[in-house]
Amino acid sequence: MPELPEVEIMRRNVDAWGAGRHLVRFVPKDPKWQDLVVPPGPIRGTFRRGKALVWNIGDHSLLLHFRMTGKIVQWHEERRYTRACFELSDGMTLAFVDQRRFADLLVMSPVELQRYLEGKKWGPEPWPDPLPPEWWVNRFGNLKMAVKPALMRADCVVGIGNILASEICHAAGVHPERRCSTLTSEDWLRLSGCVVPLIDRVIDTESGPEIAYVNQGGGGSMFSVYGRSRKGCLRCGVGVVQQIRQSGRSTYLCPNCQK
DNA sequence: AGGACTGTTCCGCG
DNA sequence: GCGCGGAACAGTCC
Repeated sequence: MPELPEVEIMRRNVDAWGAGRHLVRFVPKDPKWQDLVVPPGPIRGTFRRGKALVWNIGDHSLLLHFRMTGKIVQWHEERRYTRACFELSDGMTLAFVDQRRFADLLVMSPVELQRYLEGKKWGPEPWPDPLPPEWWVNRFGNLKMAVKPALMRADCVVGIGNILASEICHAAGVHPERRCSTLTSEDWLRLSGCVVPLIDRVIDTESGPEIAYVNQGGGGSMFSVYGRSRKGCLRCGVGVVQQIRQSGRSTYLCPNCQK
């Protein structure tokens, strides 16, 4: 489910919930993680790399990747799809919830984690500091593939998933099927300029103790094109939002303002 | 019943 | 070797 903004929200939540506490006990709830050992220890903090959340506890680094349906929430009562629980001091318990059981939870030493992340060959972070227009031109300008699926390539830039990729093309007025190499420097200028404000807005709107799925109505209304098939374009007020398919994923666009 | 789904990796093809 | 598409992972929901 989560893209960069949602992972960042969960990072802030985990940071706040864990502050001043220590992990008392890790409790697997799913056979997938039955044998996973997370040693107890003082909670040291978090950072995010792309869509991955790193949680440092004691001498270990936990890497959480939520894939399609994972999320971490405060435990209040038993709920479906809980795959593991983190029991913290002072009666705080966090639940790792994941409907489709795609998510990853890895325990490593900080050195192993560093090696793991380097091995990923991921591109730079597009947020909070904007990547300059020239960077986008250099990284994408020679690719023959369509711009929307290109934006989702973690080896180019991290954190952008299927929703943000449609939203970015829309905000920049760029047709998602345009080949990267056909975009002008003005296109890249608009594109680079809309990324940080867009991510800021998603974080502001969605911040809270639990991130919500678009199709559950939570946060869904905040997007300008994603999921708005056959509705009027909120950008130009003229076009009707169209849904197409690109490399197996849904893309939404306004044929009037995205050329 | 069939298809879709906010991710990532791997495989095979040209 | 690269660029690209499709499959696979898994489980539900519409």
